[in-house]
Amino acid sequence: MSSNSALRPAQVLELWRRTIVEGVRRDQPDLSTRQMAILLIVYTQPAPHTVRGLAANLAISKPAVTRALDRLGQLDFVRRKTDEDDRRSVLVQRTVKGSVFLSDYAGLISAALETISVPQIIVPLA
Amino acid sequence: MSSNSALRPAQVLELWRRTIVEGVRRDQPDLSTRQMAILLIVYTQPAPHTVRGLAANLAISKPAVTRALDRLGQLDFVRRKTDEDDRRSVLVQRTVKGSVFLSDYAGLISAALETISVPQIIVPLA
DNA sequence: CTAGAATGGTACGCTAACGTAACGATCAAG
DNA sequence: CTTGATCGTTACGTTAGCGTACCATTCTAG
Repeated sequence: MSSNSALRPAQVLELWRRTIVEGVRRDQPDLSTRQMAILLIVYTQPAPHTVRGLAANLAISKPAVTRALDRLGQLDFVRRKTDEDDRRSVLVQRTVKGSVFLSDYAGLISAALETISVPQIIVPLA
Repeated sequence: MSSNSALRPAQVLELWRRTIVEGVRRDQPDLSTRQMAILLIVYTQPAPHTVRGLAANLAISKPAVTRALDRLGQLDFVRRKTDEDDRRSVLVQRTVKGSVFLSDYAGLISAALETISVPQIIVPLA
């Protein structure tokens, strides 16, 4: 019962453009793609999140995750907490500031979505 | 007549997560946010596109645009062409390879969109 | 012609992120 | 205990992007 597929490729790219361009314009803390990916995983996927888990999930190296967490932690978008049940592991936790940032970001996307006209009935070939 | 606003914030972020994570996993040529912004502008907005125009549009410095175009050109995603009517200006042009890349990217987004269930009638408060 | 503005690129110093390799801390098996 | 595996981090050398300042080329006014 979804009408999502009614979005043509051109419209999908338009959605992406509006969102990304607006983010650049606002001079948001410019997270790399990997940092953004990690942030989104932590906030939209069920806990717990570990360094190795994130690395495996994204098919990148552990040090890359460590560095991304350094950056995200420095922005106070996530926080590290050692797992008391296995003190080798680090649990990545959410923060208020991270939630606010992603909320705003979702608003950006939604705003872009709403300005795109969607054909509700016809799903064009191209 | 759009039902786009029926996407709740959580779903919008989920869309973003799926797309970005998939991109990272596939080890796509990892364009920075700015590079992606420029690429999308060039391909979804009407020509002509100049360095100063892009810089103004994104509120970033001209050298940043120059470097982004270096990178995009090196990937053969765009091409530079001096404007014969004003040889100071550089026109940024599209390429087949860039079109293919963005087509694939649109496919990524569309695929993510289709896996997200959309409430067609009720727009929840939260 | 010439002076000044406009355009895009280069130079420079700096910061950030990358992958590989190594490391200390911690856990699990015996 | 002790040995080996696991987890996250650090070290290192490299690459890439940033903004400011400056430059060569080109156009436009007068």
